[in-house]
Amino acid sequence: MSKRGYHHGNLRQALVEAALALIEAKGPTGFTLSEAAKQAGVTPAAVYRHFAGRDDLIAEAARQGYEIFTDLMQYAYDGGQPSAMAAFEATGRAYLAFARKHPGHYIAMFESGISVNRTADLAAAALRARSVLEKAAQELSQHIPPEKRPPPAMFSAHIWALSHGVVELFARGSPGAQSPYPPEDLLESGIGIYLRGLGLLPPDS
Amino acid sequence: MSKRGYHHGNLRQALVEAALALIEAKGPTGFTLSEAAKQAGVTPAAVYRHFAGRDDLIAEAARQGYEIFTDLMQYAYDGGQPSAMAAFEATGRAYLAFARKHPGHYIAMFESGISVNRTADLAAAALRARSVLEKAAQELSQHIPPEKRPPPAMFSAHIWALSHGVVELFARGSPGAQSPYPPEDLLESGIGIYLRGLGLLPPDS
DNA sequence: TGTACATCAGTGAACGCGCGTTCACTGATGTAC
DNA sequence: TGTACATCAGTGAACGCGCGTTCACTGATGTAC
Repeated sequence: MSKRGYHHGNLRQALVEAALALIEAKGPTGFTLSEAAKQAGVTPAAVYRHFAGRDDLIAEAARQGYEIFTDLMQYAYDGGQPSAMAAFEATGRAYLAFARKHPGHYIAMFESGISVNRTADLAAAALRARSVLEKAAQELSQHIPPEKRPPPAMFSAHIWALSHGVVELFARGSPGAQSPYPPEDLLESGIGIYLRGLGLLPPDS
Repeated sequence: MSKRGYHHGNLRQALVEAALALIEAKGPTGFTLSEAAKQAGVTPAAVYRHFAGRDDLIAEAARQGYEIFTDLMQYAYDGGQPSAMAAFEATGRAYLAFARKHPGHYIAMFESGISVNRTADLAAAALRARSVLEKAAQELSQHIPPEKRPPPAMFSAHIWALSHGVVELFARGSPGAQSPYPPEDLLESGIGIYLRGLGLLPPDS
């Protein structure tokens, strides 16, 4: 476990951080193992002491991203409780904030093309992130009359999809290059309308 | 305009189609100009008679994708009219169907990392796609009481984002590798809840 | 405290590869007369 | 209808490049005695 006292100090983590910086700067395509090694002050071959190869490095970056992501989501949800609106708007804002503050992690997780099942560790971290959102949805859905209550997993999938779509289309590069509204406003209003449709908010608040 | 009678026949379009097949098969990263040329039965250098380079080829594939996409959206919306629910569920389904039936185009448009502004043609095609959705939202929002009516551009951005998020997270590779529900169901129920929140559907239908 | 030794993180050279792009060319096609 | 010519789509060889990965090695570190 202890990495102190090695030649480099902690090359493994330095490589992850170099990878994140490169992914952030050049996109997942522009990232190369060799350049990450150079940026960490090390020969490309040294990388193989710590990772099975290029994709494993990205997978580790993504895994660390899921850890941060999970914490942020949990924290945001807790802070908004017990109001449904506040709790889910906070998670939506946290989703956006995560994409903004940790673009390297975000790209590694969602845009790098690596499968979430590439590594057991990565799959577990992604599952944990999903669990947090589903648990939140489950708690909130207690307030919906049982007969019109959607399954919590569906509820949370809707929120996740809406957040993800807003980030991808309007907060990052490609299509909506000129976003019609600030992504935050878009997401907040969207979540508000959605929750109203669920009966979690009064019809005209 | 006429390409008939050339050595190849219509190399330009053959290259686009080879590119689409490769993007579909290997992802945007795996696509190479050289292999597209080979698949079209032509030397890599021949590509430069028709495209400025690799990225211009992808841009053209994306542009054609936006044309198809626009038509599908328009057709789906028209078919669902005048019911708000039917019209927007049809566009949602069309979005999913597009991603499924034209994965190469979809990837070129949304996952290849090329900017929508790389080419004037491409930007125009993307704008047209957006206009269709916004016009649809504008028409439907007539049915919402003016004082609680969101701007149509916001309305359509929500639908687009939700559709896009569902496709990205649950209908394609990465994170929700095992989707909790069929993407179609997820999207249909999400749009239903959203429209109910807007007052476009009765509170308990 | 001092010395001999084992470990193993990182080196450096080398590899084969396929990439995107360039260039002068060739030869089939379409056209003018 | 037949011939000479201009066009220009596609050729083929070549380029420089940086990639990911391998391998036998070296030398700093930590440990045993």
